[in-house]
Amino acid sequence: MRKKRTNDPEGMRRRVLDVAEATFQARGYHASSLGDLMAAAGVTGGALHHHFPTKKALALAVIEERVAGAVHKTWIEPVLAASSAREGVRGVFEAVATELEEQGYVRGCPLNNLAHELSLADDEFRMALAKIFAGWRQAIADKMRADLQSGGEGGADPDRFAALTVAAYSGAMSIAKTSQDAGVLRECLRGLESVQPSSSGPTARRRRRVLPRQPIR
Amino acid sequence: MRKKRTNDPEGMRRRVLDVAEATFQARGYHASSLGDLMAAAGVTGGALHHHFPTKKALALAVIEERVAGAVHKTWIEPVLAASSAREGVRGVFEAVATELEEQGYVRGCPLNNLAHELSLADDEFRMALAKIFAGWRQAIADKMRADLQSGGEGGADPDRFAALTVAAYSGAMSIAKTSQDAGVLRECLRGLESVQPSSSGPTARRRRRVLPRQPIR
DNA sequence: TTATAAACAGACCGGTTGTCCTGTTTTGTC
DNA sequence: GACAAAACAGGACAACCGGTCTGTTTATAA
Repeated sequence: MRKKRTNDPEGMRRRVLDVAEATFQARGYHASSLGDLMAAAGVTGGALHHHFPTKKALALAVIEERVAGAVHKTWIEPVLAASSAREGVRGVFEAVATELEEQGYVRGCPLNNLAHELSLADDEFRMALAKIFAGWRQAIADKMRADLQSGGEGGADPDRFAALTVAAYSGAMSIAKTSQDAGVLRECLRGLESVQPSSSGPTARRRRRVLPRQPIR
Repeated sequence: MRKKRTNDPEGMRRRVLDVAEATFQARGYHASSLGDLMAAAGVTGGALHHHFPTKKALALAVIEERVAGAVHKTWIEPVLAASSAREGVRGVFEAVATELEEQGYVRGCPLNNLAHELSLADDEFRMALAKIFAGWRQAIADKMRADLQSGGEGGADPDRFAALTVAAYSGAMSIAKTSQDAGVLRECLRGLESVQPSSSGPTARRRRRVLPRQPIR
């Protein structure tokens, strides 16, 4: 009886990242041992070490390849595809809330989970995570600026609204994870929706619409 | 040469909690070893084990006695003492932002830090943390209801505003911790301040107060 | 085929962790 | 003072963790 082995470096790497992403999300970085990962992924120590020399390298790959991708897929893409930034934000909040309610438990935001545990532990981790936060915020703010220019649908200051949105979502996910109840997401969304077009302050006056409204695709 | 020993159980317990609170905050639960704590607190294993049989018991004490107290001191008390809920929220945001900027680094919100790491790990942890979140939200909402009754200063729906406030603060602290920049706190505050008195939506009309205010618990 | 490097297997090791255990000292009570 | 219980000291230990190391198999190119 012979046992065949097929070298599949990309598949192996992917499987390890799959398991690591899920385990880090569910148990956190420090509480996940490489032994657990190896067992769950069906991978030997040699293979794991070949693709990821250290545990830190593995986590860094999870952050840069998986967490960033998750934020892009569940937030940036839907917001950019929506008719407006506000509408996009609304859609994501409700989609996530619905999904969480259907699956019956809340594991929290992958970005937030790792950010809390690793930001202070290692500066390389921190910077990789901060980069994702920054891209997330900027995508919303940019979309909002595009709204202002093309459609004219008024709104609050873009950077301000983007920061509040990301913070409210992150915080709401923290609360939801702790209380194991996604309802707070909907409450925060309602609050977000009643953010009025910045009235006071030295912020620039509402910009006049110059171009005709563009057809939405 | 004799070495005298004075039994001071309360002082010993307090010192351990002091160190544990600080260490959990700075490095997290799993990354803090009892050996580190013992060294930092100048406490022997026997003494530590006498007051806190397990690491979990120690963390639970930190949560219930210290984290809850911190939330009460930095949030609930100032908000209750303020002229209105909105004014109280504004004051806390700015006070924390200023404090963080002065100290030059951001360690994050103690409640949030532990909530992320421990909520999914253990149900007892989760419930203790959820209780603090709930009390925090309710204090703001109650204060807001009191504002409505006494002063009449309009505002958004109390529960909604409270949820958004807590979420925005928690999330802003996450971002601030990750980017090591407290500026986002101020941006989120500006956003929060432009939450208008819930205008649209099929939400129930402002509820008329029928009963005198109930004592909280 | 042969040479060469990548891909993988699996044992091994030093260090750490949380907990337990046995003893000693202090404190309070009669 | 006698005595029991609490408070504290400090070592011991088994389990585990992350990383390393050596060896084998597979793919690739000449």
